[in-house]
Amino acid sequence: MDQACTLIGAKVAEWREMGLDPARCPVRDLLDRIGDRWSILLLTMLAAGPMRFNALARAVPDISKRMLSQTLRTLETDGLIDRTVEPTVPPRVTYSLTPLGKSLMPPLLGLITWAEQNHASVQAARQRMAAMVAAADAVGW
Amino acid sequence: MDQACTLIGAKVAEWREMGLDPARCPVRDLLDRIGDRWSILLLTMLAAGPMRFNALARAVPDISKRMLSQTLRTLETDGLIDRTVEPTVPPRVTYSLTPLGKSLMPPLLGLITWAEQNHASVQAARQRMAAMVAAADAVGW
DNA sequence: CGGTATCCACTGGGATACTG
DNA sequence: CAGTATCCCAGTGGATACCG
Repeated sequence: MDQACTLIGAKVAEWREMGLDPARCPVRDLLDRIGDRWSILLLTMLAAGPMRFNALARAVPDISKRMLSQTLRTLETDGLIDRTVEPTVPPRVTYSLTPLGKSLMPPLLGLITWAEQNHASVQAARQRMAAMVAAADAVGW
Repeated sequence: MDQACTLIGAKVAEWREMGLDPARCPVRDLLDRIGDRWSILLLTMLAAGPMRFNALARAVPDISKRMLSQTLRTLETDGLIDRTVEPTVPPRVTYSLTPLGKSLMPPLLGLITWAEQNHASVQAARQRMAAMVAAADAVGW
């Protein structure tokens, strides 16, 4: 954990020494692509295997068709998923992870695991804060 | 890699079996908090050690004071960073990772490493796509 | 089934100016 | 130094309707 901090610190220092344009930082690039509300979620849904359009829509009930379609297209142009059309009637379109997409799964699993394990801690922190603010308000601050 | 896919698939299946409200999925919760443009970036800046307000502002030249202040406050209420004020004149405010914040660094390091290693692949995929679209346009599609 | 098209509301976030 | 306050705009994304 402390080691990870040191390593990240080293990377940051390295970027700065290289005079790296902030806009071209790999981390920011990644975030711009998959840091939205749906990308990571759809990628995790596809981890277990290929899925069709409406299956994805059912798996993520609160995504609109519009965003589903749009997000899938972005993931496709980024080379993270494949889109396969079987020209039957009605059409059958299947989405699946590319090797590049699959290579993202191990780091993603780390993040998911952290999220599960620390969900409670974060919520506790928020409630402590909310309580403090409420107390401050009550005293007339 | 395939193992990570299987594990993620299992987690997803588990969530669905538990009838988990999508809005309370830990992954979505995490993304809602640190999936914005600045949070992860600021956390990585703090990985190497505590930093003061204006030091952070210089380290991330294209963040406005408004967003810097706002993002730091959110990270604080989520229990990921600490804010320490020394009541001198002028004031000296230092931000640092909490233990919870530090615990996020290992999974984050995994993601950063992936981003660095696969930056080129993603850009190549995008350009292939752009080329295809251009070719299709040229033919009058 | 697998999408587009259109419209619209909300909000993330920049610019600027001010404060203790 | 370390912020807050105010204003404002562009883009994200939801709702709805339609299409091949």
